[in-house]
Order: sequence, then structure tokens, then C-alpha cells
Amino acid sequence: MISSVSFNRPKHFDLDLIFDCGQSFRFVKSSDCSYSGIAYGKAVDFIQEDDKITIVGADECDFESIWKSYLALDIDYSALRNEILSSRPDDEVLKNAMEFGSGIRLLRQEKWETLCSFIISQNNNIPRIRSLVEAISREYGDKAESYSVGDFYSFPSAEKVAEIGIDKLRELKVGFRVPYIHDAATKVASGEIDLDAIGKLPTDELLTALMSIKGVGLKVASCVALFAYGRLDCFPIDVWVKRVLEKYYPDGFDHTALPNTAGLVQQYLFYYERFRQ
DNA sequence: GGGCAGGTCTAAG
DNA sequence: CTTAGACCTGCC
Repeated sequence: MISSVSFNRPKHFDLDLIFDCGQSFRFVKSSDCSYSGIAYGKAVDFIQEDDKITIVGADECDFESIWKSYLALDIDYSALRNEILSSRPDDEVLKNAMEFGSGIRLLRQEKWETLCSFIISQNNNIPRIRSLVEAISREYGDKAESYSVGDFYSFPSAEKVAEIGIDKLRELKVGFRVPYIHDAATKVASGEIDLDAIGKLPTDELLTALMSIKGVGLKVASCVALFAYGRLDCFPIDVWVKRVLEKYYPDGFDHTALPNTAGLVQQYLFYYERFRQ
């Protein structure tokens, strides 16, 4: 008996945008247009209809303890969007980007996996990032109970990654990022960095803590803070955002004036520049 | 074959 | 303090 949970689809909630806007690498669209993948050790299938979302493979307990938070169902996106519009009433570019990315929602993903995923993302492309995260999980993660065909493996813990060592990491073709991942694993496994504890720090200190890991600069740290810690004041600047800022905001774009929404604005601008046409 | 991809490190001015 | 190069790997 497969359990499932449904809830009313919020106004700004579109699986295609949520899983295609580059924040997550573990969910893939099936032929039936649902999204299958794994998070927090649970393999699930998200199904979208006009008025409701169904999570196949989840029960009420998981919904309360995992998926509500993962999907950021506690966040009022209409309110966030209104706040953005009132902060930048004359910004037509942003208005278009918000329309284009209307269904985007920032997930709250697993901290350790997000950290590794974005270390891997540097100087890399999205299909390869996906396949590397998948390969590491398949090789060293735990197989999740699955409701359907296909295997889903959790991303291995920091302890596990520290234990397997750099030679085994190299075999996975992670390339020059091997020492970075190893350093992250060592620091997290030893307790030198406590990923949960640093979640209590103000954002600038959280970023500093993350950047003490070799191979983690401001961009990767900002992505982790935004996609795993839900820090909406973070504004990761990658090549695409840099490009869109130079193109439309030659006089500069002060994201610090958007303390509650900067990260969402970043996603709208990124998605607009990256996926339009 | 050379260029490129959700960056960062290092060495050099 | 700012800035080129280099960097694994795979796909074009």
C-alpha cells in the first residue's frame, strides 16, 4: 500500500520551475510529468494538478516533519512578491522576470548535500552536476525505500565521505573539486563545522563559516545559505546573474535594500536570463 | 582539437 | 587589493 499526501496548490507554486530553476539536482521529470527524486532520505514523486499537489510515497508524518519545510509551505509567496514590487515599483525588468518565474519557490534542502552539490557546481554544467551528485549517492549513499520502479539513493553523510577518502572520490571523476569535498567532509565530520549550529548565526557569520571550507567562496556559500538555510537575504552572483545585472542595471543593483527578498529576486533574474527562449 | 560550463585558489602586480 | 591563469571532465 503506497501512501500519499495531497495539499492545495499555492498560488505561486509550479513544479517545473521549482525543479528546473537550478536550485536542486536530485529530481527528474518522468514521462507522466511528475517529478521523482529523493530528499531527507525519502524517495517521493511530486504530482501537480491545477488545484492540488500530491506527494506519492509520503505519509502525514513525513509531510509535517519534512515536506512542509522542504517546499517552504510556511512562506507566503504572494506577500514576498508584493514586497518586491513595492520595493522596486519602477523596475520593469524585474516585473517581467517575476511574471516569467511566477511559480518559483525556494526549497529548504539538506545542508550537507547542498554544500557538496554547489562545490561540485563550480566551473561545471548542470547535466554533469546532476550526474556527479547521482554517482556519489549511488556509490556511497543508502538506498531508500521506493514505492515504484527505479532506485533512489541518499547523498552519503559527511562521515561517510570523509571515510572513503580522496582516492575513491577521484574515481568518481569529480576532478579538481576532490580536495574541496574532502576538506568539507573532514571539517563537518570532525565537528569543526556544525552545519546545524551555524544555522543559528546571522547571515554574514554563516557565510564566513561556510567559506572556511576550501573551495567554498562567496557564491557557493550564498547558494547554500539560500537553498538549504532559507536565507532570503542572500544574493548569489554567478555568471548569469552578473550578465543580467550588467545588461539591465548598469548603474548597479543594491540587493542589500531587499533584506527579506533578495534571494528570491536573484532566482527570478537568474531564471529569466538563463531560460528565456 | 579548442572552447566552454551556476567558481575558487594561487601567484603575481 | 585587484586580476590573470589554471583547473578535472565531458560534451559540443
